[in-house]
Amino acid sequence: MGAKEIQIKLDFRSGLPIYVQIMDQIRQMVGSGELEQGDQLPTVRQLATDLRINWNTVARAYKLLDEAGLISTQQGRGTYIWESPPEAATLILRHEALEGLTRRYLAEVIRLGCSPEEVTVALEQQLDLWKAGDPPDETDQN
Amino acid sequence: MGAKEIQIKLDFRSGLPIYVQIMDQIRQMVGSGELEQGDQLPTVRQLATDLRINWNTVARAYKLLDEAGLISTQQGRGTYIWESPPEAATLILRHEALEGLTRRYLAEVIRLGCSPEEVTVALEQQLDLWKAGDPPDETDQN
DNA sequence: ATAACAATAAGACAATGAGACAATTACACA
DNA sequence: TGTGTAATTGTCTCATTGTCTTATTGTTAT
Repeated sequence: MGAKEIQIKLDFRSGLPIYVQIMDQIRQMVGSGELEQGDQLPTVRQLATDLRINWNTVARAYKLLDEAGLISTQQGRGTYIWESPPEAATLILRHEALEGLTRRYLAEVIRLGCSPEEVTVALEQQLDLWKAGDPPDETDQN
Repeated sequence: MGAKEIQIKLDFRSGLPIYVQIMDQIRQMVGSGELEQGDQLPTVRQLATDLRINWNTVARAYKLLDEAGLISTQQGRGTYIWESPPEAATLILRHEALEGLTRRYLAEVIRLGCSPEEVTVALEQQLDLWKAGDPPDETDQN
């Protein structure tokens, strides 16, 4: 019914487990406000067919997020974003989302064959631009 | 399931390592069009019993072909012929790709509302893991 | 001989898939 | 209003599949 349509992108070659990729991206959506408390997530079967994976893999991601307190999975009812206790929890959540993004970024970069030093240089370059007040390009070139 | 039945002939007296023979013949099948992108290869255990060898030897061949970009091995899912972008991957300079990934990473991070300092910390944390030899994997879901 | 190295094997392990199952909801019908 | 049946949804258990670490075997250089 009112399940929010969310967009999750999987990278089967990143080396990151699928369920971790799902967890990371849901955390990110909550952290950025794209998902709010009370929003219903797609059912495990729906999201699974969308992503062409087994729904048990989605179920695992949901279950772990549930145990982490981010969402509420209810057998027979569905899965919902859990009410977010203010401040402290959102800080933690944002931090987790940042970790997830970083993890994915590094996985992609490693696959590219870059060295840690190259990554450090590339990032500091653009970080400097950012600090100087020039926000990075927002265009998603996937 | 839909694993393509492929025919591989081993010559145990040729002096060529088994895993090299497997790699060569799969490469050849892809080159001749006998195997196309998306085709599922037999599992390491299936092909191994067919050839009467240890499945770790097949796994080795698959892993090397994966790193070479020819196939995609996915734990728990199987092994598939990977789309080979003959030009895209090689023409794009790694440096440009790195910059693009970094730009996208920072854009998403900004959407989360993180500060440059947070990003630096998060990245260096996982970079240290990387340098220490650990692949950037996650075991923190408590 | 023996040390060093590559190829292969063995086994534990993690990620994913498949199917039966239980809780909840929706709805027809009395 | 109540009830029974089917559909929906998450849970549980186990098999499948690739990964990793370590041991064994065979070859080669010293």
